[in-house]
Amino acid sequence: MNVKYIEKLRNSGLRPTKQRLQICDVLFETKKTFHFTIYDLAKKIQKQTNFDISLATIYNTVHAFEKKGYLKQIPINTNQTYFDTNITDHHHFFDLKEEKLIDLDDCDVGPINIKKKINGKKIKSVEVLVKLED
Amino acid sequence: MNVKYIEKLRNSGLRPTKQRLQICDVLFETKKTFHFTIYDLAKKIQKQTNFDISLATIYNTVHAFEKKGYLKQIPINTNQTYFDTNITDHHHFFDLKEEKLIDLDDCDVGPINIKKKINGKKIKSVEVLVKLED
DNA sequence: ACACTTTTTTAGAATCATTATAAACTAAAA
DNA sequence: TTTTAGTTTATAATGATTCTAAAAAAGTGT
Repeated sequence: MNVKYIEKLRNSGLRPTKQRLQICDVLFETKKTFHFTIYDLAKKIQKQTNFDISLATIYNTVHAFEKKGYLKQIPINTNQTYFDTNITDHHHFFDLKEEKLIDLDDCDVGPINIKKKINGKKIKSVEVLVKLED
Repeated sequence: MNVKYIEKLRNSGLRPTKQRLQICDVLFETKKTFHFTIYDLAKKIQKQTNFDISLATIYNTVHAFEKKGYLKQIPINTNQTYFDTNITDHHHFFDLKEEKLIDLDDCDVGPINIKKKINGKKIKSVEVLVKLED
């Protein structure tokens, strides 16, 4: 059952360790994608598995996964960094009162056409953050 | 010459102190708007005036100004918080290599139409971040 | 001016997310 | 198996930001 993650990790040049497989299980073994902070993830791991993984490892792994494109960082100003298991092109609402993120599919936002060009640079991503108030 | 800032501060319920007027001078007394971190601002203040202002005061003041709408926070994931003296509706490029922000006027980005609605919430702002790579 | 209240400034301490360190461990390769 | 390179871990270090409480300044009324 973990075979797909073993493959996935190997193909990325990451050794499939017990810890990384556990983290894969918590992150990717659900129908629904979700947003999380490192702290959220640590709690979730502890709850779902009865196996403690060091915080440093969680940080390392999340960053490794992000670098490989298995996770995305959400650009937002909060004290903690938010990540998203939804790696498709999409955007976010941020409910300021609840401090909660909500997905906005690409199609929920009209097509975005960036007219300005910067010499020698190309666009890597276009991210929209919509802040919500009551 | 500082009269306009004295007014401005008073109208916001902020006492026009020597420190706040200095900070106004550094932030707003230029034709061009700019992006800055608290650290940047502290250096700029020290350079332009020969008057040291405590870091705590700079933090307080910048946050007070942001709350009053004289500054905007830029949503981006970096270890330091970025602010903008340009408070018009606009967006940003973020050059990943140089770690530098570049303004994108509202008109440089096609009109954005958010189709999804959240019950009982209204949109406060729509911000676009365009990441650039080489 | 003077006394009094409220706000502000400040140095320094505290907090807290994140990153670095270096030793113990594990997986892969020879 | 032995060796090598990559990982995990507890703990320390870092660094941005916030808190604290005392001193200073600003505003108000007399």
